[in-house]
Amino acid sequence: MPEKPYEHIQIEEKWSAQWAENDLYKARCDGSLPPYYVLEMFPYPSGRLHMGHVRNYSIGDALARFMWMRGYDVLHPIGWDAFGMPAENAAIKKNMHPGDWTLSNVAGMKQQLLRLGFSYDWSREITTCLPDYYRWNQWFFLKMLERGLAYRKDAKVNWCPDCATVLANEQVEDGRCWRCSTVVEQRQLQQWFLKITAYADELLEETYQSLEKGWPERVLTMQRNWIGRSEGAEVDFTHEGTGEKIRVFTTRIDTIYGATCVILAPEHPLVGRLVSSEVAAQVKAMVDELGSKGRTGDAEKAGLFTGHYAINPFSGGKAPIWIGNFVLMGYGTGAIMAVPAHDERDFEFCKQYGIPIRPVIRPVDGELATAATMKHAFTEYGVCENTGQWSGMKTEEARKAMAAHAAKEGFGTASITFRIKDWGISRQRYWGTPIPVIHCKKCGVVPVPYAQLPVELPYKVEFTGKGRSPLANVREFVNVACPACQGPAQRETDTMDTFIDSSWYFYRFCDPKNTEAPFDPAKVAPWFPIDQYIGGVTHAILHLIYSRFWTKVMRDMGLISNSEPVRNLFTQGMVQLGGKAMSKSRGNVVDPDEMVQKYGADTCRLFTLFAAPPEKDMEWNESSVQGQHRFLSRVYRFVSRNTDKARQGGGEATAEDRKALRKLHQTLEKVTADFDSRWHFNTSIAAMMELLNTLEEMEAGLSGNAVAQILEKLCLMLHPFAPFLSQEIWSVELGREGQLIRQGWPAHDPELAKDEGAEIPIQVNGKLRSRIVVPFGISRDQLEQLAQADEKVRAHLDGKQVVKVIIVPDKLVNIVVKG
RNA sequence: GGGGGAGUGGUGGAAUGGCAGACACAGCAGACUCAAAAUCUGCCGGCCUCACCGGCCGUGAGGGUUCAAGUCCCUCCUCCCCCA
Repeated sequence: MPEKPYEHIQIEEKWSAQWAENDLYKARCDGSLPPYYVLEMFPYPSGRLHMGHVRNYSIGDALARFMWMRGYDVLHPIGWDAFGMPAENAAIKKNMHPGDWTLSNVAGMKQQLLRLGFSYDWSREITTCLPDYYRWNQWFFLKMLERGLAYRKDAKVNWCPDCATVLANEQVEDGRCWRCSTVVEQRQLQQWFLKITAYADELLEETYQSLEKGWPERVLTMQRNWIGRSEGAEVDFTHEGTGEKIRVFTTRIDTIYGATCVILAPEHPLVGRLVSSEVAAQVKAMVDELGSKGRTGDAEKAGLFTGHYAINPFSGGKAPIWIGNFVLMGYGTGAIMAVPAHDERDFEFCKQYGIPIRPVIRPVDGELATAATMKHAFTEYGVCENTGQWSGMKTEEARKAMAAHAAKEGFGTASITFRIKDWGISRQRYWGTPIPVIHCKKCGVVPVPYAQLPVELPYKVEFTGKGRSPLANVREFVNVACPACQGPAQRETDTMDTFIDSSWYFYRFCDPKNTEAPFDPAKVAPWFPIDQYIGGVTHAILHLIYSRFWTKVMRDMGLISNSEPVRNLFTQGMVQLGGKAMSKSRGNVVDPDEMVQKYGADTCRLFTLFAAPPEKDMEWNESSVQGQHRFLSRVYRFVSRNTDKARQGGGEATAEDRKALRKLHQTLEKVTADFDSRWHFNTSIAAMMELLNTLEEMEAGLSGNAVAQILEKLCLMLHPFAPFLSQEIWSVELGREGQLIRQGWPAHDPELAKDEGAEIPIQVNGKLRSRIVVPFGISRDQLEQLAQADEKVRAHLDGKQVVKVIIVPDKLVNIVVKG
């Protein structure tokens, strides 16, 4: 039969239509097969898929298909992380309702995913902006409120005075409003928080336990740093005038004799009482600048002297009280003692403002530095000096002893502090889950009764881009009877952070239609923890800590029994063009649709897997994409040329058979090993290319039997990477029944895979001089003799004395000579 | 400043102490073609020699361990990410 041209559009459109219609990728959930949950981070429906999605989902899809073929019941769901700010921006800019905008994006992107042939169980699709999903956010919120895990307190928001609106952090650019460039202020608002700090210890501990094996080390490191546990002490300094206590947190109580001032965070409660009104304005400016700049990084250190002094409880000395922009209210006690001699930041600050430096720790084998000559802080451990009764004590001991002393005397305590703060979830926006509480003048904050959930977002809302929250202007929404006293009351108009939606969505996938509960625990249990979660490293901290927290809360509520949501995490690299991440603003995006049309989905998927190992960033390169198309086209033409021969079968076994089958089984071994280890699919695909090169070379001499075997196994192992083409070959060319994901993954035959003999490189003094082919397993002596007898080797041994011969059987010979 | 990762041909990459550059892209030469595309064949790290055989150098720089180092150890440089 003559070969056929590879018509990717016709092939792919045919199969994607079939796959969309039936239940092929539905998880069975009947316990007949071992369960395997593979999940890619669900997308935000921004409008169109981008190449990052294609890469992420190609990795997940390859794994899912492989696991099906391995005989697992695979749960491979998808949904939409559908709340978020871009929808509101679109509403303001294009005068489109955020809901309509979002749902039309969802519809479009779903078509793209179907066209790409990803193996999702669409019966479990969830969309977080729909009430049947977000009502359970509200339900969880109320449960957390009952458990004391949700609470209200004052917190800062970014406020643009010109637009008269609250800005999200990403709407603040260089401390200015993204739309009108007005300098952003900080305002205090009552906001809701979730007590993630209650789980700080466990969140940290598990990074050393159950997550150690299955998560990338760098993600664990980032999380540990983010949680930021530090052991230290709290100590009370005393305000000189009033005798009021000022509690400071320090990790180095052993340096307290070197404290030359006390520095308060600008938001510290004492500040208002200590400073005059004119200094207060400067403090406010500091807070505003901090709020906007502090997030982007290096704000210059700035300080203000309050004119007040505090007494050091250890030394009895007097220390000036300052206000400093680098002291954080949210960390420790919001006040520090500055020890310039032994802390780099304090050193810088004190130098800047002429505050004295007093060294009190000397190196173990050195002298105490003098203030005048110090160029840097001495931050290492050492020995205490000029520190009263602790003089001469080692730092490590002094820390414990002094903390104990402070506790005994009642002016301090040993203390553990975390960097992680409680999760502020209030957003002054429309497009999010309404927080289900009602504010009543008489009864205070009243939770919405469970029976009244969901609190639905009203559809008719005006988007002016002004004011505290668009919901605040919707009277029908805001005005409501108090559930407790039936009197007039107002609904909360803030909505929840969208990270809430993604904190538990993977549980909902197990029971997506449940109207009685977020999910049935019995349906969730078999699938958790998730066997494999795949996504970008950009979510290494927020999403992946919040969802770990949520899991622990649900466990403590008795809904689940696992303590962690994800057993194995894989973080794939970015897709770049011109060395930069693709982004609209850079104008370097490549549209997947265009590529699918031009080269086909299989080609695109194959390219994203071939261009680099999946954990590394990869560069988009269209001519290399063409190379993948060329490969698939060669596969198809090879198959179609040989289909008849394969169907006939028979024929005498030939020398070419032997070689081709050997390569076939070596390739099977390689591809399987890649799945079982590092997922370096780039080398799996390279191996299949090598196989095709060999097959084309041997083509004329292959028997019908060999061809039949080869085509079948090649088709099976190609399937996780190029599902359309392989299915086409299976069904049409080979005329076989059924879908490939229902076929078993082909095992390699070690006997057939074995090389004829070992090719042994022979080195002289570590330099390659010759190669010989020998039978496997020959003795060391024989090998040495053969090596020494080799003509090319002899030329290099001539006139020299053999000192030593290194023999690695079946591997290598190295002859060491002298002279 | 601290923590993490990386640095290999023109390019993406391969090689987990044992033959550096698999596989592919680009390039060059040829076949087919009126021509082009597609396809196929050959060459493709540098230098020396060059008809052939061959030799020397080469994985950011320098040192070390080893019979053997891209790979392990030390020092340094550059880039990226995270945290300050």
